[in-house]
Amino acid sequence: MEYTINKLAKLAGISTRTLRYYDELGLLSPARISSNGYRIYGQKEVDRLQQILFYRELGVPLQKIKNILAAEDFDAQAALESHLSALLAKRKQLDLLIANVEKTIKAARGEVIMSDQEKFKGFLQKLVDDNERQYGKEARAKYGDESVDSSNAKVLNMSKEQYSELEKLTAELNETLKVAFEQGDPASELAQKACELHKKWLCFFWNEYSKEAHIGVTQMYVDDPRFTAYYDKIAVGCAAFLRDAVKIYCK
Amino acid sequence: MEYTINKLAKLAGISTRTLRYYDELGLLSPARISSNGYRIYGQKEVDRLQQILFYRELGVPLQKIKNILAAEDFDAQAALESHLSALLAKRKQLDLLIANVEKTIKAARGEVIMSDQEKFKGFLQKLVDDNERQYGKEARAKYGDESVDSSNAKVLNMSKEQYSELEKLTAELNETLKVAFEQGDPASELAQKACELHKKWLCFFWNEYSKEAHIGVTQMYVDDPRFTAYYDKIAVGCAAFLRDAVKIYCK
DNA sequence: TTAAACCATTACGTAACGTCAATGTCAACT
DNA sequence: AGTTGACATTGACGTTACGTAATGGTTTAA
Repeated sequence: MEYTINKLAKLAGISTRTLRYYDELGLLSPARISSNGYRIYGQKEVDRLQQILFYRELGVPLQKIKNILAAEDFDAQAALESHLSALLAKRKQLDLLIANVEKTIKAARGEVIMSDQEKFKGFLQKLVDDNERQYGKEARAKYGDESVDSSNAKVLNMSKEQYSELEKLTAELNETLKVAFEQGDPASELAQKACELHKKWLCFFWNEYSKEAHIGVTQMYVDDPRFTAYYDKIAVGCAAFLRDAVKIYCK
Repeated sequence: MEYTINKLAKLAGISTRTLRYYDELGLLSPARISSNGYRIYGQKEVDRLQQILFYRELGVPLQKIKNILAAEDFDAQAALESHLSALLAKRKQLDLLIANVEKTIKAARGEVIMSDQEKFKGFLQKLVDDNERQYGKEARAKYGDESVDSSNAKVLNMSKEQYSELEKLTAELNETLKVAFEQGDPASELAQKACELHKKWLCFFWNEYSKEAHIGVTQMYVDDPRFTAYYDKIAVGCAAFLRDAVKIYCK
């Protein structure tokens, strides 16, 4: 079957400008030019255009598509398989976003509470996306640590970057708190700095910070044995020390 | 919680450039500017950004997003519901595309044969409804993608207030048209008033009105059995009558 | 205190087309 | 035979939504 530019455009649901542009780029040249100068596309071009649109749908730049299709070791069959898995991944992400909207609706009704982090779940994040695609399975096999990290980050609904920032902050908080505790004065400058770090740390999980809540949560550290155990691992009595320091900090 | 530009960008998975650009457009201004000139974003801005990204995900131009959010009768709840249905539609389309790839793989193996038409299934941003898909496609081909797409977006984001006004207008249009039709003269004052009401009615869906488009759409009422049926329910021959009246109205 | 990390503005660059404008070609009516 | 209207061509400039310096002030960590 042969197609003029308009026929092909309508078939594929794109504009004639797009086809001329693809010709200009050398991405999709017509099979031949008829005597009157019209572009005539054939079967091969139809199939190539389909390939191009698959890639375009996945956000691959046209120049890159050109390179991919031009590569001598290009395997159409393998490409299709990879399209398939990419599209399935895209659907997964879309499901995330749908869940996000559903939850946002509930949150607006006051039925649930949403963290700021959650609010941006499901939007395509370029960095994560790129990393995943570039390294894929190989990186995962190589770096065991990172896979643990990213799974943690997933639980907390954070990006890897955010998670590592949290880890850094946690370490700093613990260190500061330890030294301040050894000095023994909840009003000391260092203890107050620990409070500030703790506030920052809390803000990773909270949308709205308030002094009352800050005091409340540190009191809970003392009352709830699970939290007490965590903070007392730094030093016995540390949970109570933090509570006292925060009381001063929030005064 | 307050965020600097970098914090918010990381939270939302976008670039700081994007946030500055949105500020420049007046689409998302910071809550305040700190003494050192830094942009500071608050809770309200976080939520607004989420809204913006929902729209952006659906391909709505930033200027349009701005208008939508600025509309005094903007209904956040209704907008979320419309996001949801739009995303579900997108997932349906994605499923189509996935089916396309799967079939293409089979076709490459020689297991099935694919028509050229089938090869481009799933790429178009078609309407969800099966019935509407066919007519939507026709309208697209005839009157351009933009007017159809934007009319959909407009319908989806209509507030209850707007909707009831539309209903009222529809009733008035139908009544006027009916009486004018019974009088039989497309040039009559009443028929011309019907045209004006019809124009008003169209402007509920169109961003830009033109005489050509007005004539075009009434011609479509005659050509398209679905629309003909609708207008002929008022009175047989009514679709053609409206077209004739509009031709005079736009002259 | 000195580097690193962030912030600002200004301004030019870009991808993937959209949108004229000017002109040529072709099939179909009148 | 002439006109109309749909469709084709090649420029060439416009647009959207940012990316990417360049240049310089500010805050934080070592």
